[in-house]
Amino acid sequence: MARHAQVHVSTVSRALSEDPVGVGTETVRRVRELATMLGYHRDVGAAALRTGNSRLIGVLVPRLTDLVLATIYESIDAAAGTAGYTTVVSNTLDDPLRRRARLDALLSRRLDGVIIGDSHIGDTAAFELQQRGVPYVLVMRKLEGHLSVTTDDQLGGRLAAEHLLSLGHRRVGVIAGDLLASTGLQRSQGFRAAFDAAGYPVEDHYVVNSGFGARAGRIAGDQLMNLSIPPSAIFAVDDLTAVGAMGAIRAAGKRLREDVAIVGYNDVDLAANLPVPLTSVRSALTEMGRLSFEALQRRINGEEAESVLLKPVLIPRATTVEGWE
Amino acid sequence: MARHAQVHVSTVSRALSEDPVGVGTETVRRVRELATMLGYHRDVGAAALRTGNSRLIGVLVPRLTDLVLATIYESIDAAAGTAGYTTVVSNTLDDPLRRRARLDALLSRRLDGVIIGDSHIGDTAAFELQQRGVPYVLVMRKLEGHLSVTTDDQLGGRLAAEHLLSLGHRRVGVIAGDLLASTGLQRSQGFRAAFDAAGYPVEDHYVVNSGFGARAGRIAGDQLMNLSIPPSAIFAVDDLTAVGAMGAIRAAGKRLREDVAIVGYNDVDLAANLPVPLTSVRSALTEMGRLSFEALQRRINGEEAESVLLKPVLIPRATTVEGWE
DNA sequence: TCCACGAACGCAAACGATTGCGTGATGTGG
DNA sequence: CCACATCACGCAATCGTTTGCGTTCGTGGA
Repeated sequence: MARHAQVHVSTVSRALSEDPVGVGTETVRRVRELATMLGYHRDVGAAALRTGNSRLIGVLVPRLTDLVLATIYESIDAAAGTAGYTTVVSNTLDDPLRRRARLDALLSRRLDGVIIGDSHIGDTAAFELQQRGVPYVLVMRKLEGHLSVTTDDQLGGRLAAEHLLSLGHRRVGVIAGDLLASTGLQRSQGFRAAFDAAGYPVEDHYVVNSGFGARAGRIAGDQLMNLSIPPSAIFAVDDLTAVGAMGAIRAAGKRLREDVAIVGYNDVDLAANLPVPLTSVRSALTEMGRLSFEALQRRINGEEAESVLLKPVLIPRATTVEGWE
Repeated sequence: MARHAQVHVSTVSRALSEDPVGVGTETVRRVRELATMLGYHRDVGAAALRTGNSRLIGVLVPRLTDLVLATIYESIDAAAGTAGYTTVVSNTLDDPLRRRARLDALLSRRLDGVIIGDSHIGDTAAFELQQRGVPYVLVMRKLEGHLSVTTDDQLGGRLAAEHLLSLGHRRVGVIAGDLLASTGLQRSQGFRAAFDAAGYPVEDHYVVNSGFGARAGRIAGDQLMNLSIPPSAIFAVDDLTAVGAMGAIRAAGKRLREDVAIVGYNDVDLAANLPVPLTSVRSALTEMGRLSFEALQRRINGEEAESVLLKPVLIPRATTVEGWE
């Protein structure tokens, strides 16, 4: 490349940099033209070696086939892309061993920062990054003492509870997801606290812990429907889980809403387009992704960043409200 | 690191390589122990600079929030991970400009190969990689003259058609997805060909082209339901699109299966766990992902690789078959 | 006793970029 | 006409590895 342009490689480097200082305008033009002609790209990896920053950030998620995390990752990637960063994503399957292995693999690429979307209670990934001095941000799930961008899951649970209470439901079930994820825990805590406060505490056997996803929801829903007195409404801490539970309600011969109402969480695109549109608590997923990247970027640049707690909103639809269209 | 171990850096390099030749067994042990103690990782990027292969592969997908592509990507990443490769994924949103930009960004990381999951008719990405000498494989969507791992979409369409024909359906609708994607095109072609052969050709206005996803399915479904004589069955080339169409059927006051049957495609996890389980044509998504990586790996190693065409299977469920459980 | 041989390890170049510093050319003011 | 500032560019070190080759040393056989 330097040979073709008849100049020194340092000149090429300067000419191709976004602020070409110390190179004649004519030379800059000539070099850049030649670069596009030859289809030449600067090797980001080699530059990373020299400058010390790879412009690469890692993202840890439980799994990408979970629509919620995929949505967040998409917005992280979009924000990162426009800022000139490349993202590398890793499925950890919420498995500590896998997480360690994947994090090691990532770290050996010298990334500039990490966004953790699969934080678990008792998980050490965040501490390890802190200790190694790698900038990081938690997203979706929070952990005490670490920078995070999340929605207020307690409030979200309370919104769902108040909605069901206002519709007259007194005996309700909760599908709480994974207890080790702060999301499931806090959503169900917020929900139960509101029912407690209203004087209708949710009994423990009306709360079932499952994983996330449709299949888990179906199983948990079956369990609730098989209680001697089934609940008149169900709060599922995840939309896909709610869809599975809808199947359980139907399989039990009950009618949706009329016999058993149901509220989901996250308001994924699918919720509004279901045959029976699903009432859901909307958490600003794409906004969370964007904000988490911005927070990480500030950390990378050595600036201060504060945790963000977004406000969820309940979107009522046909699974709880009559005549909704 | 070399200083700590009191040996030369070349010795460290050799000791840490998976086949340590030319280094004493005792030295190897000592160096490796020290490495774990110090939390030292070899810099993959620097090694890439020296050896010329980055152990990095790129994956192009339309979008990760599409469950189908997320599933494929997950299995690609799993296969790549065990082979010591890291994957970088890019959402192209089926937009040519974005695709170009993302591909350029990827290429400047000097990746060892690319898996293209968003190939479009008339798309130049594959040709460009071919010309630049970057190993690549198409997955999910095929393109004439390029190495690909796909399922037989024509056959899949035919399976859906034969299923509906055997149930007595004669006037059917098709939701064909994106016409520029080979999947949507070939599935609907296979479907229509089978109805043609049976003597019940599908009229053009019973075929609607939409995008993919639930929202697009809802809109397309509404369109079919508003025909003067609505179809007695619908074939949607994608499960999520089918879910949207189920909403349209319900909104039109019709009953699922009894008034309008529906068949989806891909058999994603959700299909079996829907309130009304969805009949779907199963394409081996995870297998496709794995095989595409293996094909790419062969190409990277300079071996020969042949295109793979997997066989789909129809899974009958409640949206077409009475009394299914 | 001497030489050949192999094992273990050090030396240095190379990968492709970035960047502080030095140098030559050009222009300008006194 | 000279001194000096300015601009454009080359030089060389550097990042962390890998790898061919050379060197040292110990051992065994003739």
